[in-house]
Order: sequence, then C-alpha cells, then structure tokens
Amino acid sequence: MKDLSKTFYVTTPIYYVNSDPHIGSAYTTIVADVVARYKRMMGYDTFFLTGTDEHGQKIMRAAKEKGMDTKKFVDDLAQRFIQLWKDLEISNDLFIRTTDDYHVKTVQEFFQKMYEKGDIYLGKYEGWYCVHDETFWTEKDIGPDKLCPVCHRPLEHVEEENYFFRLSKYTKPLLDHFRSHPDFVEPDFRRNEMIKILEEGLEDISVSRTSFDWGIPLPFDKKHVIYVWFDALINYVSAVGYGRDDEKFKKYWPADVHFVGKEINRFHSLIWPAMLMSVGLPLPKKIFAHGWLTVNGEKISKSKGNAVDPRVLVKAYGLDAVKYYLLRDITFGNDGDFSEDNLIVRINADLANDLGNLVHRTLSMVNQNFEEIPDPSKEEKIDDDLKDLLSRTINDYFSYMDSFKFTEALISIWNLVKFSNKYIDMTEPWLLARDPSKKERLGTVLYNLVDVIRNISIMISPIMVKTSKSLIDRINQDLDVNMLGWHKTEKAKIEVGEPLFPRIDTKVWKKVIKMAETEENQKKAEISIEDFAKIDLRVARIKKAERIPKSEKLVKLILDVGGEERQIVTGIGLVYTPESLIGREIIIIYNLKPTKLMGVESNGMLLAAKDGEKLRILTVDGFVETGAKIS
RNA sequence: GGCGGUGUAGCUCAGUUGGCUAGAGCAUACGGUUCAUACCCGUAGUGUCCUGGGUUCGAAUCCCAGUGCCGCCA
Repeated sequence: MKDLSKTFYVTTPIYYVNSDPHIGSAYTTIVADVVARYKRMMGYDTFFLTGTDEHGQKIMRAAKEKGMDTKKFVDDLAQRFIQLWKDLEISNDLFIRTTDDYHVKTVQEFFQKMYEKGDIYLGKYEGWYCVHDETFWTEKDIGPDKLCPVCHRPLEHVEEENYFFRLSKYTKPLLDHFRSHPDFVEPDFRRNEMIKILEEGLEDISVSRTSFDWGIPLPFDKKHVIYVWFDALINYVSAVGYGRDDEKFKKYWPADVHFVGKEINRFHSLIWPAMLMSVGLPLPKKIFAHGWLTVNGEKISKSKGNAVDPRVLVKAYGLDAVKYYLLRDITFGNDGDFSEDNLIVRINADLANDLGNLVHRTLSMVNQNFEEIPDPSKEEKIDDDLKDLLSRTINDYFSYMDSFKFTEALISIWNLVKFSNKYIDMTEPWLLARDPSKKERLGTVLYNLVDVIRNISIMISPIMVKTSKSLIDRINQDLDVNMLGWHKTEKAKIEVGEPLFPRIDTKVWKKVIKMAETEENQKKAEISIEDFAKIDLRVARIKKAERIPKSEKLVKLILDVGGEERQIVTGIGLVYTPESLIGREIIIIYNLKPTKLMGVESNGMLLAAKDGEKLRILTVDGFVETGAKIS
C-alpha cells in the first residue's frame, strides 16, 4: 500500500495578516490538516502548505497608523498565525509569507513570463478603489455617494497607468477546462457559479499599482508594484520551488487541492488558472470552496464578541473534541454554525458516552479477566455481524475521506462504535466471566472488541490525533493503516487508563463563548404599568415542604394563600432545606399558568433573588395576611 | 433586478432514477441491564414532508405559481 511515488499537495488560503485569526480561519486550516494527515497515512508523499498574505495598501496604512515599520509590523502579525497553527497542532510542511525573498523573486519571474507571452499590457485605469477590500469599482458600480458597494466605506478616486492582464483571452480556454474537468471546482453549485461568470465573459483586470510601494516591484517597471491578489496566488507555486527547485516543483505541482473560502473562489477558480495558462503551467486538480461559519447562529464579528480565539475553545474542550465537532456537525462545503451547545452535545453523546465508554468498559473487562489481550476462538453469528460491519466501515471510510466527506466518514465510524456497544450487551461478557467453562467465549468477545477499537483508533487518527494515539497505546498496537481489518490485533498487555472524554455536566458548566448580546438581552425591554398589572403577585405562607424524589433542586410546597390551599414546585432545594421553609411568608406569582415539573403539578411560582450561585427567597417586611396583593 | 440553491419530527439533518403504514441521531417518557464515565441496550411516540395548484394508478420526490431563508452576478 505504501508507495512514495504517490504525491499529494494540499493548500489553505494564505491569510491576510491584518485581521485576527478566529474559528472561521482555523476551520479551513483544520480541514486541510486532516486531509494532509490522511494522505500521509495512506502513504502519499504529502506537502501541506499554509501561510500569510502580507502586501497591500491596507497593511501599509495600518502599520503607519501604529507608527511602525511595515516589515516589522507584518513580522509580528505573521507570528500570530504561526503560533496559532502550532497551538492547534497543524502539520503544515511549510509556512509561506509573501514577503519571503524566494516568493518575491518567483512572483517577478512569473510576471515577466506573462509579460513576454504578451498577456500584460500598459493601460490607463480610472475608477474608484476600496482600500479595505482591495477592490476596484467603476463608475457604474457605485452610487453618487461614492461608497464601496460591499463594505460601504468611502472609496478613493484613482487614475493611474496600470498594467493589465489579458484575462478576457482566457474565457474560452477556461470554459473548455471547466467542461472537460467536471470536478475542477467543488461543490457543484460553486462550479456552476463560475461557469455562469465565464459564459458572460471575463474582462481584463488591472494588476499593478503605482500609488504606494508596499508590494512586489514589477521586474520591468520599478514604479509599479504588483496587485496584492496576483502576488498572493503565486504562493502556491513559489512554495514548491517554481523556477528555483525544479525537482521539487515537478514532484508536487500541480496541486491536488486548493481549499478556499467561498469569498475567494473566483480568484482561485478563474484568475489563478488563467495565470497558470499564461505561463504554461498545468492547472490545480481541484479547488474546493467551503462555506462560512457562524457562531451560535450569528455572523462572526468583533463587535458581537463571538470572534473567539480557537484556543479558548481548545482549552475548554480539548483539541480533538473541537475538531471532531467541526468535521462531524458541519457539512464540508456548506455554510455551518459553530454552536457551543451542539459541541457539548457531541462531546457528551458521541465522545464520552459512545466511544469513551466503549473503550473503558472493554478494557476494564480485559484486565479484570485476563493478563493480556486474550486469543479469539470459535466465532458465532454475532461475531460475523461485527466483522461485516467493520469491513463495510473501512470501505466507506476510504471513499468518504477521499471525497472530503468528513461528516459521513465519522457517522459511519460511529455506527461501528454504537454497534460495538450493542455487541457487548448481546454477548453479556460479565455473565461469561462468572462461568469458568465460558472463558474461551469471553476471550473471543473481548478480543473482537479490542480489535474493533484498534481499527477505530486508526481510522480516527487523521482527525483526532491525540485520542487515536492514546487508544492505540493503551492496547499496545501499531498505528498502521495497513493493519486495518479484522483480527490483526497482536498479543499484548493493555492499560485501562482514565476515561478518554469526561462528561460535561451542563448544570454547572460555564460556556466559553460570551455573546455580547447576552448582556443586552438581560436588560429587558421597557414595559408599561399595564403590563405589570397583568402579573398577580400575592403573599403566601408555606404550610408544608418536601423534596421531590430524585431531584436535588426541586421542592414541593403546600401554601396557604388567603385561605386557599395551593401546591407549587420550586427549584430552591440546593439552598434551603424543606424544614427551614415551613411557616415562612413568601411572594408568589398567583396567576402563572400551571405546569408540571418532574411530573408534579405546580400552580404558581415563588420569587427569589439570584446572584450567581446565591439565592434568597423574597418575603414581606412584617406580618401581612396571606393572600394580600402586591402592587 | 437576473440566475441558482434551499424550506422534512422540539433540535440537527438523511431521504438514491416518483412506489409498500416518511427515516436517523440528540432531547423526552417508559422498560431492561450492571462490565462501564448515572453508562449501555430496548420500546414508545408526535410530522398539514413551506403554501396553493397541476401531471400520475401513485409525489417529500416531477411541473407551475407564491412565500421565507441563503448564495452568485449586476
């Protein structure tokens, strides 16, 4: 299976250093990392590239505002990305910066080639430029207010001599390429968008600027610097030695897949291929444009406070759990939502309950009954079922991973996890253990389970690196994809270890994503006196109080409200003992709609002041008859 | 404004070329079990399959119109 002549080259976008990395940017890189790890496991000589995009007017201005030298400024910013990827254990083989010397040189050579080909010409550009988006607009694109149609910032009028790229010339060749390579751009709806643009025809684009100098100078006209997008795209070839290390370049180019966000799909699916055609290089095999993440249902933005540093999540939940969640819950290619609630559900249900518990119960039984992993012997029907499911899972796993269907790959692995739990239930090893004559059967059952766990740990290894390692170490086996399959577990001692994933107790757990809006929400909307009048508040005296069985918090109260007897259920059991409540006067909402809590009827609600964990019931200042109204 | 996608159980979604009483996971309720992280296993549900019309023996699935959400372009 190992064949190092197979190579695989995978890239992320290079990130514009001027904005902070958040969970959205981390998502692309994490996916690319999973793919790189998977391909390495499959025996490919893999090259995984990420990096930073550091030129452009926006960065130059930002540096100026801070009074910093531009290069020093981007050095600091790039470091933030390098550190983040280190913290997320991203396995990139190179981190490219567009300010790296070799990149600068390659870009100039690339540009020179295009020029010699006759695809670059000097023209006059007149129009409006948005510094923020690095985008040019023509008069007809914008309104009389001269604001950017995208970000609504003021535009700058520019009029200068620019070099242009004859992009229009490549409309037809690109269209042909799209038609003859149906998998060139994925998902398919993104490809269709690109085809539509091609059918309408491409226009030549301006590719140089003269009004500032933070960029790569044109080789043949030093007054100009190369448009930042042009410069950036070329990173994909400069990183693997274009014009500098032919052997390396030949080995890895063309790239197998460029992972990009949907907002930059055009650049990668149209402009970049046209540039490559111009210099006579083969096109990348695939561009995969994924969707955007929202966080807790809202767009990621600093003002909303949900632009969380991914490390905060990793620290709270663990890297493997966050990665599992991202790949399991968000269908790759579509937009998705990073929901902390759903993350916790996945951790508790899939990781702790299903996988963690399967491992823990299996390994515990092995060590309770045997010195080491027992030998299998005669197989029964249920064993064949497990074996069949394993082999189907392995097949599905390969085909899903090869087509970047991570969600499906994980679902299919987890079907195996769930069936393994059922297998334990059906074979009842704890009963087998009580009957010495069934020791052999017990050994077979436990061997099968360890064998499946071994397979699972290999399959999850590109995604959950630490978990996989921890699992395979506990059972003392090799993490080798060639060992995927039934009954390839070697004899070895095992170690039960701590539970892989502790459950998160949602009752006490504090979430880490603080939505800025939450605080605002706590300040409730103004109400009128009529609104308040709808609430019927009364004084009541507690006649009886008793805990509701099986509940820590809930207490059932029998009240006297002006001679009427009422039953309410209240959640103050952690703070008050029932005995201490009897005889006290409290305030209740008298006309609250009745409800049932833990099956016990509650006709009203007691008022209490809450300060974090502290809780005190409201009462009246001196004696008042029960049933008295409060207003 | 043009084009495209999407709208299925409380939640997240699956539903291949139209075909048996519409599915899964989570959550809920009840039962079983005890090796295990109050875990696992089983059972039970609930759905105007966005709305209205049409094609068909038969439509969540195809066609038309409307509507909500989303995307691309202008």
